Amino acid sequence: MKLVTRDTDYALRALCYIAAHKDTMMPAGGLVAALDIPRPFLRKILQTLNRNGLLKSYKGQGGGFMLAKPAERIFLLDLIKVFQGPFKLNECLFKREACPNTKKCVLKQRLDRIEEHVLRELKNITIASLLRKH
Amino acid sequence: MKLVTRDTDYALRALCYIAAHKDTMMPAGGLVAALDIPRPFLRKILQTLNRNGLLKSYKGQGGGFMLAKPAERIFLLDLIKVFQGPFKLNECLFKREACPNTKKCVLKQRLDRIEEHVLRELKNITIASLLRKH
DNA sequence: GACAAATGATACAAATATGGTATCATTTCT
DNA sequence: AGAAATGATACCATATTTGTATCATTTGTC
Repeated sequence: MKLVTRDTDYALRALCYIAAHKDTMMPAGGLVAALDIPRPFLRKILQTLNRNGLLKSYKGQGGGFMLAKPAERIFLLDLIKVFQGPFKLNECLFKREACPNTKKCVLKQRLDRIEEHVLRELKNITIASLLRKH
Repeated sequence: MKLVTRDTDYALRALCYIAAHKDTMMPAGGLVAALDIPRPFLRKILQTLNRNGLLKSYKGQGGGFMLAKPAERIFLLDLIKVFQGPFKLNECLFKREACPNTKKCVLKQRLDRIEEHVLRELKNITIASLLRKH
């Protein structure tokens, strides 16, 4: 029952670190050293972020990664979608046939409300907002 | 990213059905017929519910299950705890070492807030409340 | 042009969680 | 005694998560 899986978490850290070193080309090696994430796994994650338009990659010597858009416009929800699929808290109930006692409808309504709330909250979490210290 | 796994869902249905047939001894066979849940799996679930004080079981011929307490006092959150462990949306982040940029603290605060809200909502969902038709 | 340093693509693998089966023992009613 | 129920428990299949490994490609530097 994790809201955030490991790859999403790693991706989040990587993006935060890259954002904190804005204007610097960041190779995978730098992130491995700083964040202590297994290198091949991190590389795969960075490639995924690139493919999904969250990072821009530069090949060759002196290459690496930079944010593809401002840190204010990268949301935790984006990462969850990329690594964990569309956000559906109550997925398994949708697919199943109707229950006796109209349980399904009532329960679905309630879980939907919870889901909406979580989505609203997640939409407020950006890379930029995680960097602000206080 | 499921809030409710299959066994929790099955347990919920079983409890609803038993609650709807209050004062009737309900054997596993009756639930299998009514709810279309694989028998051995359901049996295991019922045993777990018994061990955790949500059902009372009666052995022998004419035996079966009945609610161990009023449907108003059985919460979805109880089932989630029994089948999915303690409710912790942001579990994986807790365990990990501090991140650079105080990311962890900020993120943890926010996920905690979301978690609290979800918990509050889940505490309002009882077996009884799912039975009410409207 | 050769070489080194970077990413791209992709296949494979280990560990864990989920969903489910199977079996035998025990209790209880008739 | 026998049938109908649950208790306990070991096992198994599948999917998901969390990685690893390998080779190809691009690009800057000497």
